[in-house]
Amino acid sequence: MSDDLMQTEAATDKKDVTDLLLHDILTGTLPAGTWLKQIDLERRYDCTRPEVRRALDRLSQKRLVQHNPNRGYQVYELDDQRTREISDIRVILETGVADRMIANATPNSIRELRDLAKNFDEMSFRGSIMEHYDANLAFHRALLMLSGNIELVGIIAEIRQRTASAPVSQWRTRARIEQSAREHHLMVDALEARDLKELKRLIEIHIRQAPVKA
Amino acid sequence: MSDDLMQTEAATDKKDVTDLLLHDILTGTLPAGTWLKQIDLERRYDCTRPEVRRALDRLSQKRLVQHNPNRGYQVYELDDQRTREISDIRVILETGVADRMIANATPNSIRELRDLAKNFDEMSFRGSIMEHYDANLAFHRALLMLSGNIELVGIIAEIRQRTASAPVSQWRTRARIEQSAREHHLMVDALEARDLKELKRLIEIHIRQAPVKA
DNA sequence: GTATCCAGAATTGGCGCCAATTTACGGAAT
DNA sequence: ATTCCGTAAATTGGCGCCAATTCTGGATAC
Repeated sequence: MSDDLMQTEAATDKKDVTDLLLHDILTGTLPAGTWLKQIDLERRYDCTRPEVRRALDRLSQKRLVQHNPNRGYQVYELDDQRTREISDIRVILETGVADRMIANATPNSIRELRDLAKNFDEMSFRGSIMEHYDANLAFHRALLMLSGNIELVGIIAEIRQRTASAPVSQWRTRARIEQSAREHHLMVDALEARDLKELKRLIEIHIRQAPVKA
Repeated sequence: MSDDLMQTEAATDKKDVTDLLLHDILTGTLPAGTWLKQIDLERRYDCTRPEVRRALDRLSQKRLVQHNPNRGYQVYELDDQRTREISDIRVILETGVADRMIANATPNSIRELRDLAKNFDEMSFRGSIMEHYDANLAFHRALLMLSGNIELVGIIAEIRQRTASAPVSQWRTRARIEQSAREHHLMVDALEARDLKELKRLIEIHIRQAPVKA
């Protein structure tokens, strides 16, 4: 039996508390600044005290929650400065491997990316916030996989989580979602056409969520 | 009383177990593959069981130790593939901000970097492995700080830890250390001369630990 | 002689208790 | 009326116990 299946199976029964808490932070159910009282989390996720504390410790290591000794944990709120910095890092990394993505792109992988982009489109109509998030993640994961650098995929996923809380709420606007969906398709187009410059441009625009020009 | 002073004060008395364990992994005192039995760590660092388990959990989150459920933790050993991937990421990131480093470099910061480079030189003669490591870290931290991206400094420090276990042992060769020391000075030279291309070239060479040409 | 199986020892990992610290509340003094 | 202080409630966080699982060693069967 594969690990993935095992996890999925366990997930239907009772998921890991860390993931549940992460989920609620990412979806904005627990907004930035919220105090995470251990007793509340214990009840909310129907788990024990040590489980709560482990989850809080892990997420504070990942800089998703802030730890105030003897006072408690609260959902980290990042300022514009940090948000911009993280976006810069993502732009450098993702445009930095754009050439490899083009080099490794096969007709098969391009078809797969189109499917994932379409899947994101559909989620725009009927799908929860988290399904959006997941569909978006799946697309970008597949795209980055083309770089051939597995570590990079993980690191960017990690980095993305640090800013996720803010953008996810921004996603609520339909216009922004549809814009993202269009950009996904444009990126696949550029990839297929092996247009490095255009691909880089699109990646940067997409990350910064800047309006597309031309 | 400042937090820094508090920490230093506490450190002389009894440092955080996570840092101690991290230290021993990074210096190679605990080689890759070593089984980290909780009872041993408990005695080694003169601490309690929960402290050990917290440290192991944190370091397994950082991918420095591998967790085998119900069997134990062992020091992660990474294959050449992953090592190369991580180096690639560092090259992309650090060369990607080279232009900003040049743009933000002031006579003051260049002088500071020279001091740090010289400090590393001295550590080559008389200094423990960890002092080398710290001096190297200090130099690179200061260099990266010039990018103006605080997040980047943190992320690269994090990424570097993932490969640290292997290179640190490689450092034992004096030739390699002296080579690194020379490269540090060359990087400062390139920075001062505002030679972007040369700076990028040096950064890549330094990260990949490839022999310097010309 | 070798393989298998079972029992004892050792190790991991979940859980709850209690002390230390902080916060909230109410009363008294100015 | 407001501020200060002391006490009580609430919250965090350290620590040890014990069950579940795995590993080890020896005895038995083939």
